[in-house]
This record gives sequence, C-alpha cells and structure tokens, in this order.
Amino acid sequence: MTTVAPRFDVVIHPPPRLQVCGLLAAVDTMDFATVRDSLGVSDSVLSKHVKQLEEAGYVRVRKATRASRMRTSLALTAAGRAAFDAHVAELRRITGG
Amino acid sequence: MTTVAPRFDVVIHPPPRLQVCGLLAAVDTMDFATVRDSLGVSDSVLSKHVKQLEEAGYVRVRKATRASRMRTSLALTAAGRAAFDAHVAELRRITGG
DNA sequence: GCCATCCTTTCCGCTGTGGAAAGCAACGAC
DNA sequence: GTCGTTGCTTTCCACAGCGGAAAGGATGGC
Repeated sequence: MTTVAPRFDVVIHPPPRLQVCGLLAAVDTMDFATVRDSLGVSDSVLSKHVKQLEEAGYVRVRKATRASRMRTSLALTAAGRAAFDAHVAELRRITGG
Repeated sequence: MTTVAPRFDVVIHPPPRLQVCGLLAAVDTMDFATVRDSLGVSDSVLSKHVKQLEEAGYVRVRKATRASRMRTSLALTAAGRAAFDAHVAELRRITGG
C-alpha cells in the first residue's frame, strides 16, 4: 500500500541528485563537505547540483559559522521530502516494487 | 538481505530505458508496439533506446512474421535481467529501501 | 509495379554535464 | 591592514545524450 502518489521527478532522478536526496532523507541535516565526500564529487559539481535542488525548493542551504569556520549545511525541505518520496514510489512502481 | 550485488548502471538508469526494462522484467516477451504505447514515445525514440539496451547485451530483439505482418518482440537477456536487478538493488540502497 | 506497415537511421538543435579555473566571503595570523 | 587559507560558488568550455522530424529500408498485400 502506497502512502504517496507516485510521481516521476526529473530534478531528482539524475544520479548525483538522487544520491543527495537519499542521503538527506535519512537525516535532519548534513554538511556540504560530508555530502561531497559521500558522493565522491568535486565542490563545483556538488554546488551546481545542490543549486538545482534548491531552486526547485527541495533543499535548504544554511550557512553557519561553526568551530570558527564557515560550514554549509543541507537539508531536505518538506516539499523536497514529498517529491523524493513520490519519486521513490514511482521508481518502485516502474521497477515492479 | 540482498540477493544481488547493488550496482548502478548508467545504461539502464535514464527514464525511457528504466521503463523498458521494468516492463520486460515482468514478462517473457513484449512486442515493440506494446512497449512503445506503454511508454508513450515515438517509434524512433523507442528504437534508439532499444538499440542501446541491445548493444549493452541487455535486450534481445526478435523479428517474426505474425498474422501476415512483421512484428518485433523484445525480451530481457539473462545479462539484462541481472543488470536490471542489480540496478534496482542499488536504487533501493540509495533511496533507503 | 505500387502502396501500406513497421521499424531504423540520419540529421539537427537543444539541454545537461563535469572539470578546471577564477571568484569571493570570512576568518586567523601577523 | 594585508596575506594566506578555507569553503563554497560561478564561469567557461567542450562534449555526450536527448527527442522530433524526416528519410530509409524491409516485407507483404494488392
């Protein structure tokens, strides 16, 4: 039984962004550097993908000074979580969940 | 517990090909026209995606004369099924299945 | 022969992508 | 204050992948 309406989302689907959403879905918040290292991508690549997720309203980017250094933390928004859940539901439907 | 080793497959991941594999995974064989109509794409688009799956060794294309008309039927190969299962496993892993 | 069916291939313009490098803001060291 | 470092961001660029339209077979009915 599905709780969200399956809906394919082209913003989420590409591998790097699917991974970012997958990571963020499991936590409240995650540092930019942690995500970057988890994906094994460069700063610029992650930054660009995060920007797309942010412009879609799926990810919130918060900059805070921590330990005397600026850190950027990422989190899924409510809309982002909903879109991710719907996309995952659609993937399950397509792949014969 | 996983039965196949999760492995991301860039040949399978793009939406049209993921859908083709998803359809074929559920049956022994499916006609080209049926797949085309299920995806809602044009002949040329499906043909090109099928070709990529075929060149990867994932789909077998069989042409047979049926009802006095030539029909093309598609089926996953063993390698195709294995790759699809592995890709689905990886998607589940990424999305927190 | 001619036409219709059923794909396949080519052509073309567009979009998306990653790598490299330059940019930039914030901070501590001095 | 200026210098260098850290931590992203943006720009530039070259390239791969995509779909639509149209031309191209191949086959069979007439």
